Amino acid sequence: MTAHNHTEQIPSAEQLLLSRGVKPTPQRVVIAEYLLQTESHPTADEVLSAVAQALPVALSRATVYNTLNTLKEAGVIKEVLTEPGRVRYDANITHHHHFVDVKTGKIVDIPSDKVEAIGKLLGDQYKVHGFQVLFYGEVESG
Amino acid sequence: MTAHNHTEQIPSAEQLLLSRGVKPTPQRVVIAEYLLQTESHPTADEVLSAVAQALPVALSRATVYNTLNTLKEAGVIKEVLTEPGRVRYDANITHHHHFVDVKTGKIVDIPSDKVEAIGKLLGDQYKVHGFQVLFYGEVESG
DNA sequence: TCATGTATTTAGAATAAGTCTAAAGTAAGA
DNA sequence: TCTTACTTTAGACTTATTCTAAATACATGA
Repeated sequence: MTAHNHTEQIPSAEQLLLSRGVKPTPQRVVIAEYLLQTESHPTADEVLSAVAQALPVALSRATVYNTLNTLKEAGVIKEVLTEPGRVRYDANITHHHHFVDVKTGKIVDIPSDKVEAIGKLLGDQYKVHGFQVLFYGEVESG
Repeated sequence: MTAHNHTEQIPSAEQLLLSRGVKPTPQRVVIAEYLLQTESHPTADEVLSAVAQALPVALSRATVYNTLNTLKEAGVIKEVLTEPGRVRYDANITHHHHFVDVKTGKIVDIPSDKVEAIGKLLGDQYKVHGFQVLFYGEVESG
């Protein structure tokens, strides 16, 4: 599967993988391309069904999980935990937040600067039921 | 198992369940008591092993899950998602946030007012590697 | 007290997400 | 071409959770 640069603003998945030290195999490239182009925060299963038809050969479940873990470790994608029991993936690795629409289940990205003043309104477009800040870091013991 | 009010500041689990319309069976009371008294944000499995010895009879896994779901639906506890594949529970239902110590895996509560100015330091006690705001609500379609 | 109905608990089967394993495939270099 | 190292694969396995159907407990009315 050769690259056919259909859209200009999306960086080549191949380049991205190379720049992160990940060998751009066809499977990895197609999975990365899918994640870069979607805004749907898919699960591994959703990646599998979306990408399976784009590849000439069948794609195994194990490869999807292997690739997602490889891309995650290489910093190409991030995990998003919104619901119990499922992990979603996001190729937007800029510092941003997520807004879960409880009606539709859709997850949309919220740029970091939008929430600078937490507790204040996000804008008319969003009706916030609640939010949670999840910190990762270290506590000084003592 | 009769109540023996060993600590004053913790509200009686029995009262709490009754006030939320949950029938206070021995299993539910012991599970609620455990969650109210701990700060460890335990998983279902951790609840089971911690509580099993406190009950005169054996406690089944299904009852732990049933009870946790009942308590969650009644608003007595909340789910906390910090790692893929596991759900943790928190009986602190005030609006607060969580800080995951990546060294120890411990999750500590951060009161809401601490993070009013997101992006600024949480205080010397915490070394923040990153944080994520998780919103729940609705997007205006359009 | 006894029967009855309703809710709860239980053990274990079933499901779902993800990982592991061992074999087969692929590609590059000697 | 042969070797070596890595990747992909199918399917077995694990783990967390839910489901199911039977057993138990408990309250109420006769």
